Amino acid sequence: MKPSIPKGTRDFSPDEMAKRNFIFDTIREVFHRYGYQGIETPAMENLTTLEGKYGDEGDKLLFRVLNSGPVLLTIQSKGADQIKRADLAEKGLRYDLTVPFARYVVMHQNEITFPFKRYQMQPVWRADRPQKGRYREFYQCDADVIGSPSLVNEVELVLMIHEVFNKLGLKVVLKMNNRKILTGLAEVVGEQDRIIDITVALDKLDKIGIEGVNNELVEKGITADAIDMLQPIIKFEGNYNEKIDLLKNLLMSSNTGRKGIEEVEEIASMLTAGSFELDITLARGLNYYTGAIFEVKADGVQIGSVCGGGRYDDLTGIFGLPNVSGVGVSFGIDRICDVMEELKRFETLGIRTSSSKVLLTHFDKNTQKYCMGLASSLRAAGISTEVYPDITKKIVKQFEYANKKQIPFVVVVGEEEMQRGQVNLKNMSTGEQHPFTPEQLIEQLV
RNA sequence: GUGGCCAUAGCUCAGUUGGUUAGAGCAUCGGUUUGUGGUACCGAGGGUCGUGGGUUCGAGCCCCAUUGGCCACCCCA
Repeated sequence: MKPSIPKGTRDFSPDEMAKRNFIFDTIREVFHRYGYQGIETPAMENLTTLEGKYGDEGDKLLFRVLNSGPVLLTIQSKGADQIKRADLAEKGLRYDLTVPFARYVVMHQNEITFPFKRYQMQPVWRADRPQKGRYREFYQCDADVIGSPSLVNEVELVLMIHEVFNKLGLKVVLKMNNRKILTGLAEVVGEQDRIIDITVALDKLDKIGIEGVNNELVEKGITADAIDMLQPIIKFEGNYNEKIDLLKNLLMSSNTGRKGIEEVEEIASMLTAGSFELDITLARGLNYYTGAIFEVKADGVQIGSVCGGGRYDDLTGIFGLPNVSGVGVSFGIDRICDVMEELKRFETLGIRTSSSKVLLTHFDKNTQKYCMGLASSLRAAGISTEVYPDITKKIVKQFEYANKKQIPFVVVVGEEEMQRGQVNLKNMSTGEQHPFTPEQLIEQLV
């Protein structure tokens, strides 16, 4: 049979791993420096944990894990009309890291010191149709703080986002909005029940333009009056202050809306100019956001967002721990990797596959044994060392191996060198070769 | 879930209006005499042209179906 892997999944070669690990390391370092602690949760969660958290669309995209055991027999014996969903599957692969985190917080509430700042970098799975920048298995790197309503957290997350992308050498646009502003808008135009339809339509402004948005609003059954009232927002062009003024004016009658504007202003007051762009058309689909929402897009590459997040006031409520506010971000490292690849950032940053520093070559059992001893002392000195594992008279093979793996140094150990107590060290890039005692060799390679 | 494009060697692709043994580059392996790689030269292996059916004297090329991949919508990281 010919080998294959499931749709939307990927293998990562050593070369790709070097690049991905560079991104993971960069993000993890920033998370640590802001006081976030790492946790992990299982790949599978109970479906009761996952279902209903991501909207109807999200539920469809959940990977369900078929119950083990003779599932089909159980079902056959029950008869078609008696079958429940739980008979087929009661577990699912995690869809994101936020909901499992909420579950974790509730289960471990007695061990946790609040506010709890945690990060998590693990794969998630979605039964989506793959395309550019979209995979069925991909990694998210989340940082969330739960149990603190302070907007300082939002501010720090914004700072972290900028630090990460600076270190990765990527230019990005960080867009921010506030769910309360969107709620206010819906209230003001008298369509508070249709907030999701309205925001989803607004969100597409970039893609389909003003007419497209208006058409979609009509299709969704939003009243003409409401659509008229939304026009100043949709058509708005101006700077940050003008945008705030417009919103204050429009949302005067909405408590929630006014609160949203206040939050944006408070966050802005703690940040420097240019830290974010206030974008009222930014909606973000996940329906658990309640306050600030943000999304990061890479400059110059069309691939959707590379990072997103926001505040959710009651995510743990459904698991029995109400009134705990949280806020977090999620970095999509697969897309970040795609963007960096497309912009050739890895070359600029000089990311290369890590390889051994030195290969020890030999001619027979005896010299190979000597190499094993030599390797021990080199490794003890912290030098990554390989001994060619097979015995061959053809030293060419061993050199080719070093060359292909880009090992920068080769040591040649023959009977003669062994006797003399000196081995030849060859620099593979210059071609130079000199004899050294084992002690000198360590000095040369450290 | 809806729509578009594609499918030839391990990889990237050629393959002329359907016509005889389907090609190239790269990669792989071997060689250019005995303990020195990456650049040169010579040579070898490797493809039932995704799969199944049809049209035809004849199909890699045309038609239908099927599977897989890519892309867009939807949604999102």
